Amino acid sequence: MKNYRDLAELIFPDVTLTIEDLERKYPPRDVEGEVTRFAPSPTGFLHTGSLFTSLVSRLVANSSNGIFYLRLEDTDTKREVPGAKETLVEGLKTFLVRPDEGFDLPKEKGNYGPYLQSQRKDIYRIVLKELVARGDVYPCFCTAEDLNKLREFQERNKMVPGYYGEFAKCRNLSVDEAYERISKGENYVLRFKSHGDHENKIDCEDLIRGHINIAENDLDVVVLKSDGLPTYHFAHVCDDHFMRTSIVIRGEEWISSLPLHIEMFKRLNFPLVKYAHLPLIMKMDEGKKRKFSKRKDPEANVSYFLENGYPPVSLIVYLMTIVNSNFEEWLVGKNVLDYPQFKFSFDKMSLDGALFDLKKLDYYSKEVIASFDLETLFNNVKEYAKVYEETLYELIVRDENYFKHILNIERDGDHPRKDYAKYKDIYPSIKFFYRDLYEDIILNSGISFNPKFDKTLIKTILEESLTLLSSENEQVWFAGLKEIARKYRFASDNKTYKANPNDYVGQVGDVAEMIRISIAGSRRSPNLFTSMMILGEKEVRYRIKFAEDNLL
RNA sequence: GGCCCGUUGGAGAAGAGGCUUAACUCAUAUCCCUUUCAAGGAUACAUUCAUGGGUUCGAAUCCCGUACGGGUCACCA
Repeated sequence: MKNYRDLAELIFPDVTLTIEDLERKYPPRDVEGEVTRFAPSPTGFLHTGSLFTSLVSRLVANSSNGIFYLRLEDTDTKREVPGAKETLVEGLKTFLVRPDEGFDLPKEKGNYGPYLQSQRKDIYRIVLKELVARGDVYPCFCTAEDLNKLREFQERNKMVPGYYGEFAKCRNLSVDEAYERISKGENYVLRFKSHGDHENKIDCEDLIRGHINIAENDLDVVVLKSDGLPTYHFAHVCDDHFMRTSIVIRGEEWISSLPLHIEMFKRLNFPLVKYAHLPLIMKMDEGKKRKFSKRKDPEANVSYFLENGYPPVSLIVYLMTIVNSNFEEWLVGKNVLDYPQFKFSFDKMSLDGALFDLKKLDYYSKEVIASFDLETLFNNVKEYAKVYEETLYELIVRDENYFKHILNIERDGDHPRKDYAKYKDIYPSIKFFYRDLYEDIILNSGISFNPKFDKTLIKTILEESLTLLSSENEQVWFAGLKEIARKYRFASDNKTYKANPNDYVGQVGDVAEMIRISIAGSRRSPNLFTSMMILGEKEVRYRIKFAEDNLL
């Protein structure tokens, strides 16, 4: 007659340490604040929703003077994507959600590691050995086919599907039989023997939702897969206990497995962690709300924002507006870049998933970009262009100083220009500053002068405006332009023109437009005078001539 | 389908029984400013809080039912 102890020895012959040893090795932390963590699985890019979760975790640690760490849950070898670990680590860094400890490259840091689950096998095995010896975990020999049959049967008979109670065949196997089958080399997994009753409701506490009433867990879930790696549920309990997490912050989709986790904590005699289940970020799709999808929504991948040239801070600031409902009110009158000073609180968090609002992101991103000083902006744009927009990068490196001047148009003063929500917006609006591109615009964009005005008149005015080029400032220049306007019977402002349109051929705006079209090849442009100053007198003369030759 | 969570304007939301003629932010619209554009300023935009019923002198706020939306039911996390 074999007993549980024998079974544990058979399964884990090499394991000599005990849970007590682990408790000693990973003692409770000496921190005053909360210990939070971000625990993604390396199955691809950094998801916008995950960034949201990690942001909250970071905020909670910050506001309590605690610790935020990164743990990688790489127990699903089938779904693991090469390079995903790096992407995740990099992603967190570029989006300014820096972990204090945990998985990192080239080397992890912290005393509660390893921070890669696949390297924590020994820990799981120690805990499991003890659980097997106690009879709390048992080997299950059911095949995928057995399980499918079971499920079909349960569905056919309208029963709750799953491996539980009378359906948990292997839970009642005698130790001798289990011992023998394992000895023979049969495949098996380890299941947790639940003591729960589905009819019983338990009260779960959630930091955001308060009390949640759910049925007790009665499923004998798999804790160790046949490949020797733990499932999420078991790894979560072990890791968050021995890594001494104080608040588990994760997506709402985990609420339904809360009773399971609570049962495991209890049976292991680990003090229960606090939980905060975050609402999911949603997306409107054909009139319906749905969870952000990797496949359908490009913006579900944070790289979307990088590729389009949103400064990472912009996304963070936008996510902050979802994080706490009072954030925006708090921000009024402050600079967006002061966002880290905001005090996070769980009870200011909404309970249902927010729709991702690109327009609002754009709004905040304009604010962010306008708040950067020129040097920062320039470096960011250059870095962005280098990776994502070759054509722009080429322009920048032609003459960095020249590009800086362009970038800096109307950024000073009380009302800085806010025309860029993302760096991708820059190229189309500034390319005319470059001669080759300018010529291409004039020749091929289909731009033309207002046909309302006589060609010789346009030419005369253009020529005459050249005399203004030496104006010392915009006021002088514009006064001069008004002079010219008046001379050719244009009203000096729109109001006078509108009052008596028949007395004039047009108004100054029309005159300015002639120049604007000539030098920018467009009816819209940044400040005309500044643009001309940047281009330089020689270039302006060249362009006026070029426009005359090609557009008149 | 079972179970859980949720439901205040186009969007994020404030609101915890009378202070709400429902705050604030984005979007949208109109106007003002203006040499174009961007920005800025002003105004408008929920007679009503998914819905039906209760409790109460009084409810967006408390209770119950219904509808709708989301999540979850794996050897995936």
